[in-house]
Amino acid sequence: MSTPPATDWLRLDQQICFSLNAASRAFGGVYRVVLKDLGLTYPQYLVMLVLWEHGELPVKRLGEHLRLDSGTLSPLLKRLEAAGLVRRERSARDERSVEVRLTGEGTALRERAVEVPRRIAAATGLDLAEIQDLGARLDRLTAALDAYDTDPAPAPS
Amino acid sequence: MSTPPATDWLRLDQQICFSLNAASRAFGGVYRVVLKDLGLTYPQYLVMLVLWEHGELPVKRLGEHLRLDSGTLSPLLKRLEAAGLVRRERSARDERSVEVRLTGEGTALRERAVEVPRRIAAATGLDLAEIQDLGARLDRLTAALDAYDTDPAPAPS
DNA sequence: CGCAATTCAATTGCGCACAACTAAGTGACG
DNA sequence: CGTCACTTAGTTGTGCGCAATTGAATTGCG
Repeated sequence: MSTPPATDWLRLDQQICFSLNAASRAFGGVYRVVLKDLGLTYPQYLVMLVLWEHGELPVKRLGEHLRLDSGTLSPLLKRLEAAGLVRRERSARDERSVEVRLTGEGTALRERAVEVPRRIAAATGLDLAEIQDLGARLDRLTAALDAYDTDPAPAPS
Repeated sequence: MSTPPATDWLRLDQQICFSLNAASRAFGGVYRVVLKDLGLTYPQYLVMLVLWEHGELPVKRLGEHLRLDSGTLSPLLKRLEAAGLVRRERSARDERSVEVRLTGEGTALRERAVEVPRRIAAATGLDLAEIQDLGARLDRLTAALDAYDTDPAPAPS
């Protein structure tokens, strides 16, 4: 055999995706601690980031930025609305669309969120260049995986 | 000002953790496709990997390998048991512990799983060295994040 | 105009992740 | 021996992620 035994592959496999999965969940743990003061979960924080950056926008656009669909966003946005951070209202010009916009309280929360990134960066133990490099690699990986998602059977050997 | 405006930090922040989160979910999509034939979800597949490698072991040990607790594993293992892949039985020597072991069917499934890693590796578009390097970086990141989790204010310089 | 295809948000159902709690078993120590 | 601290699984409740479906609104096309 030119290839190593299957056992090695099964173990290697775990290293790739499992490492990613574990890192993602470890981040979740840190964010849970850091965001506790703000009363946000990590996905809610991501939504707020997009809104702080882009202002009001429909659910669809929000989902495009975050790679999430309405099945995830609808209940999440309801919780943000219940917390008084956003308002949701049907667009006048297109009644299918729902515009999400920050309340005064939601806008104000940004002031308390600005310190979050520094605390997270500190927790990673990485410097800026490493973070950016890792991010770039991961983005390329995501693009490759998404491409495969829609093209599940490339020609085998 | 020696530091850039807060806006930049908020955007950078999104790049680190969001890239990781997105990559993790993109992996989920690929695994969902690849594992469909086996009737496994990705977390269930991870459990099977551990069992294939280590044989029978208690829920506690399983959780240590996978970084998961009983709140996640108990229902997951029930589903694997309902699918006929594992059996769960109280340890005779320590009645607190529940031993998880593969059934014949669970053991047999390994034969059909050996091709999974190659298909996943193909989907990443990365070669072996890149995969290993990325995995190592992520493992270091996870270790740093876990350390921060239990020690939220490490002494700075 | 009238009808079909499409778009958009919401809902439903299922599974995972995690905190908090419960319950049962074990072991050490007085 | 009895009690008390600890360990181990399981359960409950909340929230995320995604597939599939529903229902309303819009667009395109004859």
